[in-house]
Amino acid sequence: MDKSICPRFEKGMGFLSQRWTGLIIYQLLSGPQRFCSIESSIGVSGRVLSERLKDLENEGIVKREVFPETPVRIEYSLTEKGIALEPLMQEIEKWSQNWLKA
Amino acid sequence: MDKSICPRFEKGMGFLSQRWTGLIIYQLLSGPQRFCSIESSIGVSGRVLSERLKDLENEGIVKREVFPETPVRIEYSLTEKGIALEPLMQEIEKWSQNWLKA
DNA sequence: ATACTTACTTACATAAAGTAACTAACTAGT
DNA sequence: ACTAGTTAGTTACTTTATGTAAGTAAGTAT
Repeated sequence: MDKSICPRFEKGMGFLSQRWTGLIIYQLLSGPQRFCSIESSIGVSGRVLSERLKDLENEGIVKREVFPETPVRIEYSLTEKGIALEPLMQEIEKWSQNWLKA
Repeated sequence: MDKSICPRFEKGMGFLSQRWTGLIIYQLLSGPQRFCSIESSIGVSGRVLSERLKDLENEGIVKREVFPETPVRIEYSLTEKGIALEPLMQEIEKWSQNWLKA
């Protein structure tokens, strides 16, 4: 093992290559959303979604806000660091449009 | 489950969110490479690398060439479809540089 | 007290990835 | 001929990640 890859790139890729993380971020780019809404829109299980949102929050990519309504509403949204991923998502979109069959 | 996400985007993200796939492609962007070279540069196990290269070949992203030298040399390189992922990789690089600590 | 909501968590089952030994095909050396 | 060395994998087995479905917590309404 003589790694020649930039460790920062490796870390960045590490996020994206975790299952569901990319789709969660993509989904949040269209605005703040609640747990059950993300869950149903991308088809991730609650167990993993909960895990991912915690990780993303710890990394400062996602923000969690509690609204003490009834029943309680909890919204997840992107921080500045998360929004900065938009150009990357657009590149994925472009490549997918150009090279993948529907 | 009422998915609202573009199925092509979902498929594209599906590749990238497979562990190692992104790093393999990134590594091949610097030129054709052989099995053991990819293995050691990114630290993936032979078992998974073999699996990924087969998938990528089936998807038309990677090309496999056999040179009957001694000992045999087998080179993996990107197809046009694979090279088209370069701008995407650059975006990951940019974001990682700007938002991740070394 | 019971039922209903959202946002989780827990226990258990299945799938994916890591590890290390092994094989195939070939050559080189003794 | 026999042993060893090379690359490119594969196989069997272990560990980790994810899926599934039931359960919990906090609140309101009936």
